[in-house]
Amino acid sequence: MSGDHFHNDSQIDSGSRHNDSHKHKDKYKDKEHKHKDHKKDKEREKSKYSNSEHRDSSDKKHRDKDKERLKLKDGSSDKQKDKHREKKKEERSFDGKPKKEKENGFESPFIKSEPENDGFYHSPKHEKSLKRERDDDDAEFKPKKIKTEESEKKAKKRKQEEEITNVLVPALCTAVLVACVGMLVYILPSLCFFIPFRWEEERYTDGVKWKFLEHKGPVFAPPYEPLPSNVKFYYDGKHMKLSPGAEEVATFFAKMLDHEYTTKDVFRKNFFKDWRKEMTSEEKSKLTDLNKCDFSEMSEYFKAQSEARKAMTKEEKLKIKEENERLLQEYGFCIMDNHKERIANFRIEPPGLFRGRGDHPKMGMLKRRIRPEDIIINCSKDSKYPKPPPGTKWKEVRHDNKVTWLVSWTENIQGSIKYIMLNPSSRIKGEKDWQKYEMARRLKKCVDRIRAQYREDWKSKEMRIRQRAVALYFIDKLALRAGNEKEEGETADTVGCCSLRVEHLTLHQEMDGQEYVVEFDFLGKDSIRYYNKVPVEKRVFKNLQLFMEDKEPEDDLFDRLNTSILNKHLQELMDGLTAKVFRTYNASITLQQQLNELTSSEDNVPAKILSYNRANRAVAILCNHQRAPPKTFEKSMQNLQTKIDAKKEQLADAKRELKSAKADAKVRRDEKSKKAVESKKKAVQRIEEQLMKLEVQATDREENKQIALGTSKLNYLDPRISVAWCKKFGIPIEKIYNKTQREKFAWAIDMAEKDYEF
DNA sequence: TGAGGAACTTAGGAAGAAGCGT
DNA sequence: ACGCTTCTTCCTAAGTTCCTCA
Repeated sequence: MSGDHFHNDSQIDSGSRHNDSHKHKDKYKDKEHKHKDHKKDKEREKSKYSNSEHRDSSDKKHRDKDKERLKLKDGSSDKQKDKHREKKKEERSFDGKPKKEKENGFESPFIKSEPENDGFYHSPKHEKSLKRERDDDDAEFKPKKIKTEESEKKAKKRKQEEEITNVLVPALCTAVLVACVGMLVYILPSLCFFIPFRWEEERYTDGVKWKFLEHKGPVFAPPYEPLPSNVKFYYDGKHMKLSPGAEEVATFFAKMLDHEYTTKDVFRKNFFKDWRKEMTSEEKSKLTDLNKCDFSEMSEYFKAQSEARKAMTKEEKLKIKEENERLLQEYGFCIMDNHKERIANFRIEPPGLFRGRGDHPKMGMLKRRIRPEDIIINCSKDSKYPKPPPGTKWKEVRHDNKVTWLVSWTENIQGSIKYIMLNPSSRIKGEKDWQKYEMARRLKKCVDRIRAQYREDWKSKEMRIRQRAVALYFIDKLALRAGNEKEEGETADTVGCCSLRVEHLTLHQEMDGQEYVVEFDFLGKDSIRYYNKVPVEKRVFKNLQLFMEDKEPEDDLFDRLNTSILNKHLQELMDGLTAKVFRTYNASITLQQQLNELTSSEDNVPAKILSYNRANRAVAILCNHQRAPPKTFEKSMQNLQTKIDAKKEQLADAKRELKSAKADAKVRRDEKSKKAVESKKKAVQRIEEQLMKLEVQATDREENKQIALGTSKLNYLDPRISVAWCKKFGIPIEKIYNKTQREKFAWAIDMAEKDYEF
């Protein structure tokens, strides 16, 4: 790992899901304090400062703090503004580029070849000829021509212009003719770059995402099928026939009966509340206690059904498969700008019980069935609109080409909007992905300056600037997420950098022989625990002491900071920079460094892949991508060990045989026995290789027990690094990326050569 | 300036499919 | 061919960021 990114292994060892530690739950419960009460915070700060002047200053620690406070007092906002102005100037001169880059104005590898015989362009197929100079830093934002009717017109026009130039220049300057023509031929291609319009630029300015969009709309969840009459529900031991509405919701609960969820108070309470809403008034008056409800027959019925599904004959299974395939073919694709593209999620989410992650206050609530009347369709005006199911209507059909979604609806749990969008292999997603990594590479070019800046800001007179600088340091060093504020009681209590609270940090002046150690313990996204002990610089440590002073555990650590302030600041440091770019940058740069460090060209393929996985793992640890250890982990580890032992024995046998063959050959000295020695030798070699492969596998698996590699691979690692690595070391790309991943990263596979550098 | 909404990316777990050893 | 394991795909929740409006 790069020295920059200290990450204690104990984080993984001791990391556990929220559910496992009640510590958090108890701590966060019954919270009366409001973190967002800024008035109060400001007042507290005021009084803090005035108090400090009366304090006994004999203690050195206090003296230091008081000094810092006095310094902070002087900060004036006007000065600060001037500083910003200066910074802006600096930014311009730093990379010598104008501030605003063209939106989407980068060279696209998503250029499709001639239509295939079904009349569509198939993504992702790229013309080989496009490979040139793409990895060039300077080339990264050049637009690229794409064949369409429009662009063909423009190409014609351009050609005419070129012809004029080509004809006129020699006619006028016969004297320098030879030289000029030579030059012109050389210069013309680059002149073309300045011709003002290009296909993409014209299409994609002002946030336009497409010109044509046609699709078939969503696939709705299958309607509810009432239970057969022999499957009964009991209340208080007595059989009770439920109305269809109530029965459907009951089956949602019954299907989850084996899950831990259904034992949780919050889940049961929310479920019962929502269930009652679906009951008839008669049912409502009868069913008053969930504990008296007996869903076991329903549960058994569903279990039996799933068993039956597993036991289906081949033909039946094939029939289902074919039906799914038909649905995919009909609804799974759309046409966007002449290309047939795969849709990511064309099925509407079926009704059910909401399963939040961690301690979610809304777990168990009823996720209602989505009807056509809830659906907004987005497509182009001149397309064939999708038809709603017979007898129904869409909520709306709109034609907004500044967004990428095809279908949307509002979900009833959080009131948020859900979308149907394209697959990661699509042009629109791929280009965005590429842009993301280009942004991270731009950060690479100025990260030193930004680091110097935030280190300088640790000394600032203004509290808000110090907080901003320390937070940015965490985001950079520890790859923390930005940490938006969340509405209390609406979601699980999780935090990111800006929303850290005092209770999430413990400061240790000295710990395990290291100075200034900060112990982090909080729940991040998806209620995954982040636990890490990090030695920090003295100045950061002192600042943290200052931030935490006179605060309650449940107070915000950075009370003068939020993600919007932080991102505004980042925007000033580099155009387009946001907190999340640091995660992408640090992940990708770590992969590259690790690959360079770990791979040796003498290794065989499995050893090289182990190195790759280890590099990938370093990133996953940095980003805290955890997983629950697979249920069968111990067992499968044992199985592997058994295999290894067997292989070792086999090797010993083979060696013994080889030895005796050699002895035999020494005595006999004939061709036949020589051959026998050779074949035994080969056998030993083969078994040794097999053994090594197994051992590597075991190491890999053990190290991977609680770490999820997929998330970083899919979202944080510039695929061009991996592609280049494969090319450099002769590893087939299939060993690193499976089919889906290769589709998603087609742009990178197409463009990256072995010398690509992030 | 801050709240709320919209759009889009990132995330881990469950279900389903494929592969492998017996 | 069968049963178990592992890999892949699907699912949808939970983040970030940007925009709009008061």
